[in-house]
Amino acid sequence: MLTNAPRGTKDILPEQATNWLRLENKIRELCNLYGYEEIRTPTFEHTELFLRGIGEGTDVVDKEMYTFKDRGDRSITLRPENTASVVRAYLQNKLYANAGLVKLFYIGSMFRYDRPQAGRLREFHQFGVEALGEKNPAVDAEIILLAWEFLKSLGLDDLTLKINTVGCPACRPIFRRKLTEYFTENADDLCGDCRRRLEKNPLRILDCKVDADKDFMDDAPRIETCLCDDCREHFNALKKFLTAANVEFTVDNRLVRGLDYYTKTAFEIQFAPLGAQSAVAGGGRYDGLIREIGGDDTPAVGFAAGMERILLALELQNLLPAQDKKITAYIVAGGSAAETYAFKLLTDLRRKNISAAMDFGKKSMKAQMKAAVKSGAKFALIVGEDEVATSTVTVKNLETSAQEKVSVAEVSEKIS
RNA sequence: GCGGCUCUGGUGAAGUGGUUAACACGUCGGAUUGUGGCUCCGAUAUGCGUGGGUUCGAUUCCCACGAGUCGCCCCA
Repeated sequence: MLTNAPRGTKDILPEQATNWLRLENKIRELCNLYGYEEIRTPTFEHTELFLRGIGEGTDVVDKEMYTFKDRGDRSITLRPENTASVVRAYLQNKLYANAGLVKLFYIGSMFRYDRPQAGRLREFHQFGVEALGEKNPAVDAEIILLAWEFLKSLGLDDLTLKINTVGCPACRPIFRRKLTEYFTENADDLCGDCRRRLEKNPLRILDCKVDADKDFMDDAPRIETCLCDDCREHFNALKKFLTAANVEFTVDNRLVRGLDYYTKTAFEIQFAPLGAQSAVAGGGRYDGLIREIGGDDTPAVGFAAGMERILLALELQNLLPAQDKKITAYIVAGGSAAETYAFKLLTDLRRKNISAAMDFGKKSMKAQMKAAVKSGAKFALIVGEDEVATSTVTVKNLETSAQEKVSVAEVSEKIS
């Protein structure tokens, strides 16, 4: 217990950490390329923000939030996602004041109390992108492109991009009503979950795997028939942009996002080999959220991508490079008489920006030589009584086995 | 939150109701004189996820809990 991390959390060990760093660097590089700037928001927020932002009735809010009272009796929640926080920060810091379109990205850990399985953790990491202040569908396309090109650039294949439109406050209610009517007629044939969804979220029924093959599904109302002109045009324009950018996508009118704030565009990128948790990135437009949180009516689009899942996918495809932790020099000290001498050498090398290491365990020289090899060092710098007496160092090239004795002053040149 | 499966050392694992829990890798040490990669020798779980129970006796049987994993749900 004491030596176990809490359920659904993971240590990122040095070996993995370099992969994370590489991934994070690529994210920053790419976001830069697209003109997005990094924002870092608090790990926790007032619970109210998520209640309003994500919406009560959603799974995330109803059963997955880490919520607690702080010592001042405030209700605090560990962020289950970052969009609401970004919007909050946008409003609080009046980021809308300077530019029409505010383009932000973030990297950070999120928390959801869910049952862990491969690709699903209670603390997990997302990076995401948000573009606030523009309703042009070109921005939707830019966001989707960013996500798509990013995953592609990592070397991932077998990716599928699904897009859909979920309407807006003007037309979604109509669609919703039609769905409710239609499925109520077929309620007897629905699975238990869907009968419950009938009231809460009839859109989700479309996405049900249990009922997917039932006959009445084919004739279920379709969102296309209900869209208002604005939404229809928006969706058509988006498709046009994506086609122009030469991105393959499929329209999946069963794609529904789980969070309340989405309007119009919804999309998801899947990497099938991951199994059950195959969604690697997902997002869409949320034109109503900013107003919901207390700002002016402001259109916005964004997405979030799961970093563990990306790393998992990369691992599955053997796209994670082997570790190379090479250092230049490993100092081998013969006897305690040489230790101080060796330590000084170690420090001097580092001050000259040469990576160096030595064994502090006072082992035999043989053992130290083994350690030198294991460290991946190119040179072993051997110092014993002779070297101390003559102010020299024996430099041994571990690849060629050639060795020579040089004065301390020359060591750094010899090995750089 | 629901269901299935799993849980032996640093790792991969074998194994049994009852004397020292295989084997391999790894790690550490050694093979005379200050030096590696090969070879050889030796060491390395008083312990079999945790806690109960059954039993003369359990790592092996039962139960609970925990963690992992797969699927559902949901999502990144």
